[in-house]
Amino acid sequence: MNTKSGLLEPLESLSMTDRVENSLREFFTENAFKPGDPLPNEQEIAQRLNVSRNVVREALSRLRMLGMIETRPRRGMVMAQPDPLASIEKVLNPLILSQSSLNDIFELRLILEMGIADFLFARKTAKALDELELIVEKQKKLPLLSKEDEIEFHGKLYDMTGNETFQRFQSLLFPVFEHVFTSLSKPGGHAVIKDPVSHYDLFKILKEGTSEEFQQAMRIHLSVYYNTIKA
Amino acid sequence: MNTKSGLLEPLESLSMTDRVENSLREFFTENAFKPGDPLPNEQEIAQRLNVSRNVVREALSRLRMLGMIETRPRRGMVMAQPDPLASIEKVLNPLILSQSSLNDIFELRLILEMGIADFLFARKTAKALDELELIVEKQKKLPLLSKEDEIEFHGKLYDMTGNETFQRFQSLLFPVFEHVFTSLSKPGGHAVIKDPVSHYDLFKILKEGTSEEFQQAMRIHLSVYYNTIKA
DNA sequence: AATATTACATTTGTCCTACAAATGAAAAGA
DNA sequence: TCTTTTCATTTGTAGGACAAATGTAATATT
Repeated sequence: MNTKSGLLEPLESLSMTDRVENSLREFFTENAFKPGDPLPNEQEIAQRLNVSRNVVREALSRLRMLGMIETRPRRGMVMAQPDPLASIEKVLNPLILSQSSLNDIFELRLILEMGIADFLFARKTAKALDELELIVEKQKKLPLLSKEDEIEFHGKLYDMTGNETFQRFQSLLFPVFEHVFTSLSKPGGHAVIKDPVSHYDLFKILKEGTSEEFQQAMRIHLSVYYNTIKA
Repeated sequence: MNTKSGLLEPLESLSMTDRVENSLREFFTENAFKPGDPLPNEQEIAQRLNVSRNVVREALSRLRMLGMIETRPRRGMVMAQPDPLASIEKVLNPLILSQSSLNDIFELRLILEMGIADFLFARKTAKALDELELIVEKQKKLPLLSKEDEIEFHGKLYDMTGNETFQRFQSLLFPVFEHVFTSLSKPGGHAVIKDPVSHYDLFKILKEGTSEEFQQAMRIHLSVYYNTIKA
């Protein structure tokens, strides 16, 4: 009877593919593989790990998806440079993410929007400000801002930071917000939100104010949406 | 001769595995699959897509790694809830990330550290402040802060935000910084950095000051390290 | 008849073989 | 020496086989 054995742990329920994946990852770091370094071929890996080529290929397929390795048609495989955001992109399906994940992601966006203030003030140009002005002037005439309007304004802001990662991050995150809003604003039709801080206000502060003022204003601007979700 | 054809695009050089992966992802979203929903079995997928089971398994192996699907030993596969950060974790090998990725990640951390200010002031408790005080009091006596000390202080801050994603984010990002610092601080041995804003200062502001003051102070605190890297 | 046991069918995990396409290298020819 | 041809290597894809596991159906037992 094992019902009273001391240790009762789930232990190694990893599949062969999982273990090969780990072995390969370990192999890469142990041997300090750098981008461009050639990898042993599939058969050799299979033989050395004493598994079938199928299992090796399933593990390699994962690493290939992450961008860690590349295979040039018949020259074999080489180490590559993964794009950290590409991997997250594949998982950002609002329908299957947990509510807590969605909340965390929303908070992450709040932080980013406020955090880019310093970058905006450090890197803003007259030309970019003119382009932003066109956007807010157009939006001032609208009675209600659509999702596209929001994307246009906030996307332009990320654009002005000059940080490519931020831009991509926001384009990745937007579908998540879109889903959250549409799913939560359904019961009451379309709740018209009276914004205490409009896009035009933000623009004026960005043009003439300070980074601190901008952060404050952005916080208020976003808190409206934040409270909407929390309610 | 195709040398003068109008369009000259790389087109679809995707492997079957890539296309099956995309098809599956599309299939899931089109049919609004939610966690727990059962999936068709491998053979059926292979037949419907007219590919071999091997290819299907390679694609499924990727989705399984991302946590999108799970397979219970004999009952088949079901939709699961992926952890957005788990996928990025696998890729955070400082040796293979490009320099620009590392820079982007560092800027991202700067923004996060400054951005959590509001959350800290909104959610700080007397108990957490006491625990933080113990940390900074201990560190005040040290002539030089180790990586572990940095982790302890900043980790506690992320802890106090109550946002699990932030906590995990920082624990993921730390190895990257560790590598960057150790690789860059080697030539001159260990550069002693005189911090204009210490952990203790940050603690005092968090306890008695305002969110704005904290952000300012954190920016100065981190800029020291930032400049170290840039130099 | 109700329960316990057994047999079966289904599905994943793993292995094996085979072969086409591609491509660099080597061999053959001019 | 340079060009052309052949060959060997390696990945991509297909298909078959079988063990293990497990829910379900069938059978046996009390």
